[in-house]
Amino acid sequence: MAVPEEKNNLANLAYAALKRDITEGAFQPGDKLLMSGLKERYEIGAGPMREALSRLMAERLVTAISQRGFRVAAMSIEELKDIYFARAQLEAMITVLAVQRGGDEWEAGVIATAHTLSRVKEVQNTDEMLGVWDNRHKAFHYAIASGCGSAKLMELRETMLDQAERYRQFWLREMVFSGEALKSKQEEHRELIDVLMSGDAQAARQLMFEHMMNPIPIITRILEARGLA
Amino acid sequence: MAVPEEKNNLANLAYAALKRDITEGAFQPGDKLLMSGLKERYEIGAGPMREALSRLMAERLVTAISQRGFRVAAMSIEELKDIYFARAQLEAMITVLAVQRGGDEWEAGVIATAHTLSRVKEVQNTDEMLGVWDNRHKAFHYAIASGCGSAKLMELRETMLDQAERYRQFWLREMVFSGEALKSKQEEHRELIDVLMSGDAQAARQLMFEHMMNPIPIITRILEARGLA
DNA sequence: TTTTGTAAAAATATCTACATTTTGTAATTT
DNA sequence: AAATTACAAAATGTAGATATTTTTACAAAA
Repeated sequence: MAVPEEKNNLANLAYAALKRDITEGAFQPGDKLLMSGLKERYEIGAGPMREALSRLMAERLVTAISQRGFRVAAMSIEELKDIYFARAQLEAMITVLAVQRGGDEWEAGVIATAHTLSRVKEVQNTDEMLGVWDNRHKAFHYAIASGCGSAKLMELRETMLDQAERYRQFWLREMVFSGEALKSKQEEHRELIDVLMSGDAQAARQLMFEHMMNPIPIITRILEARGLA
Repeated sequence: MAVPEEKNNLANLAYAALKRDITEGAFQPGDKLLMSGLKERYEIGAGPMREALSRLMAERLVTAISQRGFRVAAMSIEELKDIYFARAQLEAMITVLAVQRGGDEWEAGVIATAHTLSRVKEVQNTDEMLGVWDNRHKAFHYAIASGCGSAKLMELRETMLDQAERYRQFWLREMVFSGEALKSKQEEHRELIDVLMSGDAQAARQLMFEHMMNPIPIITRILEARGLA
């Protein structure tokens, strides 16, 4: 899923840690990322730290202005809509390919990950369950997409997933806290599987697109409540 | 088209210079990028140089193994096919959106850039003409795609363009050296415009997909001749 | 008083030079 | 030949020097 040869060197570690801190909200959108603060937080020199920031810049999670340092990339409702739309289009396109090209083992993978997802225990320790559900949900969609047979398309998909991640976090909490919303998602997933197995690529395309667009209103509401208009 | 706030600092300059050197073939695929050599070539310290390399790594033009330095990303026929396929799918998808959403000024932009492209003077100074033709060709396709109305999709498109660039260079030379191939391309472009203006999104999709896939056999032949199988 | 301008000071970003760690190579031993 | 060791080359990291931007303090003008 991720790049494999990422061994340990300070720049890589800082990259991973900062990426997590940004997507999980430890740093807020627009926050200035002071070199001095980062050095202390990640116990690292300025050189490797800059490397990490450079990579996150290429991934659009961090912005930079020359001689004026780095910031956490801003979030906005406009960007939310654009990212989700682009992602939905991409995922729908990939889904068509997967239906057309996916063989028996693809089908098996989809069914298997769907099953695993459906078996996430109903609310106990909310935060832990949230993590488990999210991982399995991602695995399910990954299994579907992987049928497209294109490593580059899978990379593009990963790119968009990364960029959506901060917005997705909001949706995720909403989802898991509301048993009803979760039930509704599960229903969507069932329908999705039916269409995928039916082999009707265009129907699958349409349904996947809608599935991916659904979270937008929910997240918009949350962002508005937080004044991130 | 590119990121605007890229002012001058050594890392940015080295990034741009190395990127150009890689896409234009001054460094060959698989070449080891020795720190000492790079420092000398770009007159820069190791720190900023690593920053540039980090960013190119995120863009897949450079690969790295921890503690063992950097290399120019390899090229292969397999990757060529994957990149061109993914690009064609993406561009076809974007074209559908552009036809559906593009307004009068989009149409005007397409017509205008097509006209400019058609007026490139027939072979004189080959190398200069090559550059002019390429720029105008890119502008033409950019004009088409821009009708999709999604900044993120345009970004993904740019990503794929960057990754295809080294392969595209081969095709470009072949194209411009052969007046016949160039004529054929011009004919394709005319057809493309007709379909775009007709508003038939699905037909446009199909034609754009084929247009984007066409170079694959040509480039494959060149790569095979160079033993990059 | 408020605004505007200016210069010094502080904070910050950026770069280089050198130190450290790791890897690659080749000679030497088993 | 295989393993080991010693040495050279290269990558990585840190600390401090340099350059740039931001803030502050203060004064002049409105």
